[in-house]
Amino acid sequence: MKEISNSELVVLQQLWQQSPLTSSEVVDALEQSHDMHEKTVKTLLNRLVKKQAVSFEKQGRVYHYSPLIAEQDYTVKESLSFVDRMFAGKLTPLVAGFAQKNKLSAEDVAELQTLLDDWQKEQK
Amino acid sequence: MKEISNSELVVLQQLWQQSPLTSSEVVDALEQSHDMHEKTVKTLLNRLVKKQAVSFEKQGRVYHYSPLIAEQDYTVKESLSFVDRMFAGKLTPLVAGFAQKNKLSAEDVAELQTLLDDWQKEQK
DNA sequence: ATAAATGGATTACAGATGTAATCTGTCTAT
DNA sequence: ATAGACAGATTACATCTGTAATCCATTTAT
Repeated sequence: MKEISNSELVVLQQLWQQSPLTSSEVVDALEQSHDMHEKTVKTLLNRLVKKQAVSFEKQGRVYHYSPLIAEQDYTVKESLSFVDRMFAGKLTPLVAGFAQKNKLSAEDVAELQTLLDDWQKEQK
Repeated sequence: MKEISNSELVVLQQLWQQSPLTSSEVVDALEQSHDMHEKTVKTLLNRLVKKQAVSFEKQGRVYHYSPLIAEQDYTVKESLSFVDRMFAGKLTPLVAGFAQKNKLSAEDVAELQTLLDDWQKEQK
């Protein structure tokens, strides 16, 4: 599947949040949240359809759009490729960067610790 | 500073690894490691200079290139913006994705735990 | 029933990107 | 000294991206 651009991702994320949506529903949401122009949103919906990232159902002359790719699948795949490119696949330096830049809350850290502890238990 | 594209990043990373380098040294390295054409590498060096990501020193008719931006600065900034776009700023789901996809080694996990433990001590 | 609004399709257009080729001025080997 | 090699500068070119505008066929409001 083709790459999804940043602005296309915004549209796709709206559909992950809720779907199916008509184009005007998507437009309304993104005019609000992202200050995007109607025409722009429609172009992006079209491109996402061409890229087979989104499908639609016709109902009369209105289309109802839904994502064709799962959020998890997409975000995880992008994460792996990002960390590959940026840190040669190593996750630690990314997390270290967050820590140094004070981007971690106590809660984040607690969550991560739980996650890692669980991981270790499973490896047993 | 302008965005650095993926293929430009490959060149920049070579200079992070070692610098200053002449263009032909960069070319040699990237022909090897990334199968990139000489002309392509030179174009990318030029673009990086225009973007003020790389500088050079003339020595005779040969230039010696060096990075102008620090690897840490760049990778951390990109990480923050990636996590913002992808996970609304939350780091945990990214790490969870790695865990689920079996991309963590016991060593990675140990490193991360140490990192997080240290973080907590500092917060005290 | 006409004009305006709406939905989707098509077209626009400048800048970024990947990937080179060509040009131009030295330097070097013969 | 001349031709070829090499360095950097400039140009090329298709595709992708962000951001819309225009076109065309309905539908709806007056």
